[in-house]
Amino acid sequence: MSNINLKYLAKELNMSISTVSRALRDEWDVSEETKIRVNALAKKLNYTPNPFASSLRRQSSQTIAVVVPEIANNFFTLAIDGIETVARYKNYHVLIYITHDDYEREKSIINHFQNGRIDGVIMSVSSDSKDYTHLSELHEKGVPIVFFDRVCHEIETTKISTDDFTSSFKATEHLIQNGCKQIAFLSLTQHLSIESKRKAGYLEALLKYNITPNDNWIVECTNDHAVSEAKIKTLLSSTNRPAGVFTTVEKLAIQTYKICQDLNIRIPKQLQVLSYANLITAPLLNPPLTTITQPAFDIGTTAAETLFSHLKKKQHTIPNENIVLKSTLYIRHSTVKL
Amino acid sequence: MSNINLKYLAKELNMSISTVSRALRDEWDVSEETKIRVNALAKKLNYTPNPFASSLRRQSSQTIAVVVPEIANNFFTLAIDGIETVARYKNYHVLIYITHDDYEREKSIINHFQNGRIDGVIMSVSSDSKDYTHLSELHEKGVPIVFFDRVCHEIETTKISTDDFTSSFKATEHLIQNGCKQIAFLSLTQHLSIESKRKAGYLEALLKYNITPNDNWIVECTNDHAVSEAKIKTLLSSTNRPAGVFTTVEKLAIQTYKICQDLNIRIPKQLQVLSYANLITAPLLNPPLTTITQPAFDIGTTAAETLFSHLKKKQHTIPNENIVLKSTLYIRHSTVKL
DNA sequence: CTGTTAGCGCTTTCAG
DNA sequence: CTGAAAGCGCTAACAG
Repeated sequence: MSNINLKYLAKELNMSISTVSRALRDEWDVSEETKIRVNALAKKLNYTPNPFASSLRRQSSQTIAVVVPEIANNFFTLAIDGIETVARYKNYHVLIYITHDDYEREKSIINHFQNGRIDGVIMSVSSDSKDYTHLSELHEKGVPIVFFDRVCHEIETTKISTDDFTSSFKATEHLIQNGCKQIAFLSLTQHLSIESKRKAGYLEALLKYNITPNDNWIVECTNDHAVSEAKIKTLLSSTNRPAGVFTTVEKLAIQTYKICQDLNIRIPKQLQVLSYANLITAPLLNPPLTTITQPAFDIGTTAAETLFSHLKKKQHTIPNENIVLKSTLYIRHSTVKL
Repeated sequence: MSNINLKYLAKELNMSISTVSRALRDEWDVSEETKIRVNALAKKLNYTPNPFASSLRRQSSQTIAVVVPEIANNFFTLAIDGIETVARYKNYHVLIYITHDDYEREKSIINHFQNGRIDGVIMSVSSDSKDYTHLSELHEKGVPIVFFDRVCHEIETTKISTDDFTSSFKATEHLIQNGCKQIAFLSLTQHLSIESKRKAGYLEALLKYNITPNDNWIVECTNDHAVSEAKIKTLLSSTNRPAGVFTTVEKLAIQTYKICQDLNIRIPKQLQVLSYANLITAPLLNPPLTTITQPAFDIGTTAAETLFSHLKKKQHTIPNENIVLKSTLYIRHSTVKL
């Protein structure tokens, strides 16, 4: 902790503390000459303002919180990268919190945000959360929140998401058009809006091609790896096995590949795998995993830009709007804009 | 920002501010009865202390910074997960900064840490940095630093790393013992100690088996994707091509696979790929990528535990020691402890 | 253009 | 056991 502060600078320069403060912040009502003198000394002594004194006084922290369900996942990782990039540019600091898809943990994290530590929150909600009172309480206290991907529609604020319905529809259609009509659908939970939209897109595509959905092939998995494993194994070892699998999250796609390996199912000929994923190794898998890739970095920057622009205006009512970005379908080496 | 503070609580309870403050922090010199009354009201009004007032007064922030070169990388991601887990348990907050392997950016980030915003730093240095004065300056100011993986030996503090020499040696030996003797070595830069140790392990293994290293096969890549691409392409399209490739970082392994695909080199028969990686899809690649996997999560928790234990003691001289964790060699489905 | 003053909300002596 | 008072370092009226 540096012990040179405004008081010290002021004494050295024979000025008042407030003049020094104003000079450093380049305010208009201080002469060029003093500004130069002050800045010179500040630089020489490597003065840096105490952020807590400033935050305490100004009631603002120049810090935002990013809350994500998990981090060992390229989607969230890229989003964080985007957020951090914008934050750095805008001179904000980024606190990171991981809920591990645990509702209690999410609540406890959110409750820490009521005291001004952060100026705003960018978050993707836990798949375990059915109740959003912790979020609406925070929102009502005036803490700006921007949601991304796993958004919470109950709260009136800006949500950044992707074209879940359309991308699922078109991706499913792609499988069907390539002769794969018996498609299973693996999702994580019913509670998330992205999951229900993706399911709706899938069902719509089946409908369009007059394919009757098979209830046994619509499998709702959980965050419990073992439970999902059992369900997927049952699905894939059944005699009435699907020809393709559409998974709503990367994790389930990888799990599916592993199970195929274990069960010795020859994926190339017999099983098409399609998933939402930001997986750098997707085209290297055998067969290549067809992925619906969301523009994660852009989602991050968009969320951050939205939040910062409203922090700047000190206007705590972020508009209740949905910003929808487009995903891309990656089929081996070719790319299809959705 | 909540407007209930100690003053408000004190007025409601007809007590002095200091009594309320002491009661809330459960100090010994306040009666049980008042503690109960105070806590009851605090809970009822959902009082949360202002962190800045407290930080300003106590000269401590309950916040640490994590500085990593990149985040779209499972190793760093898992390490961050480990750090966040411990931090949460210890009631600390985690600020995240990404250098993107850019020395200037790293310097500018580090310079923000001099004013008490953070109580300590956990970092992995940028591969671009040759000069460490920004770090030693921070260290001399008394800000505790713990390094992990890409450590900085010039600074006397605790460093968490893995058995780079041994793991490289044994992994290379594994290839040789499986009949792959012509092994190229792709590294990112010479400046990082982990890189030179990995190279030393590789060379030592060649030496043990009397294999003369081929200078054309020891390729130093850069963070510039295109440059690396060109170098790897040259290596692999040469008539005198290696039978195996050992890459020191995940990124280069993936790049190698992609180039093989592009060049239509049949990896299975002709090229063995071995890399340091925390890649969940490694066994799904064709052929499976043999990986040296570092215990990233544990590295994170160890770094955090080390830092917090010293913050607790308010003892700013972290011992100058190296904590070395062991990596694991993943060969298809089997695992070899190194 | 510059200085004086009054806090931001909390912790911590020091007196009772 | 409790209260009064000082002050962490900074910002923002306000007065000159």
